[in-house]
Amino acid sequence: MKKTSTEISIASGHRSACPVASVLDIVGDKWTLIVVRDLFLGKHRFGEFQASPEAMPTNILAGRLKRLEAAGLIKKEFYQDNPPRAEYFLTSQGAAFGPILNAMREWAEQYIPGVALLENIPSPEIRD
Amino acid sequence: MKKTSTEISIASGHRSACPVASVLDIVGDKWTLIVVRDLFLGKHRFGEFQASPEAMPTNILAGRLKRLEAAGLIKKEFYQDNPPRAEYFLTSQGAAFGPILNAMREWAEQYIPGVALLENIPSPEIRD
DNA sequence: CGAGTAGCTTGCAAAATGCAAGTCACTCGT
DNA sequence: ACGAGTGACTTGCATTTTGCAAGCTACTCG
Repeated sequence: MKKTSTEISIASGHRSACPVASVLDIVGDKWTLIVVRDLFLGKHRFGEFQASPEAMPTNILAGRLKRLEAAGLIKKEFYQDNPPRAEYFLTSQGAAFGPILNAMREWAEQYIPGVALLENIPSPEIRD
Repeated sequence: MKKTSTEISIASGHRSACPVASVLDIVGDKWTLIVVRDLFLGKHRFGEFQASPEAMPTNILAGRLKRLEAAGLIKKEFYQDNPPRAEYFLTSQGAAFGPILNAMREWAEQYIPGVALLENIPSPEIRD
């Protein structure tokens, strides 16, 4: 079984074998990490994400929730069938983004004047 | 001097007062952090960034270098006048992204199979 | 003296984003 | 019981960003 050089180490859907590039392939856009942040802040429902100060467009929010679920970072749980209503939770894989968000928070507090210094983020509810 | 509520704490060009959102306003896309990573890896010239395995389009690379310079994360230094040729260096503000990149690397190594585990990134050359 | 190179810029197609409106099955007030 | 309101989306379309390819300029090298 021979593999071409690019097949050896690049996970499917990723641009290169670099870990930084691979993370960006998942969350490298303006909105995805906003959703992850909201989950850390204890938000679980579509309307709660939508109500965040960044005012994310609803179609993009819907798309990001699907991508995050497909990537295994969050889990969707229906709490009612008709009409279908769901809540979203971080998986342990998603919760492991905590250090990344924290590093961003620390950078921003040091270099961007006027950011609201959120205190230490509460540990999120996890569903695997 | 009264200010409206949104003027009080949101730095110019940022969507909200949230530190995470503010960082994403600067580096929230597929490519910007790839350039920052390359700077950490000791690359300094246009052609070196372009030669990275992710194969960034040249127009996007040129745009990102301008944005990073405008944001104060990198500094452009001409090493020859005609034709103009420049090298790019991290500022201390840019170098402070190190912990963010490291947190991403650690996440990727744990959850994405097959990423190349770059060892500890060498401390970059800084120009302020 | 022609080919090659570094570092961009430009043009245009394709994809992602953003805004507004629409839908669907409820619930709540009167 | 009847219409208004709500939550969670989906759809349509304009605008913006991305991606690819080609071009350009002032060198350098054989």
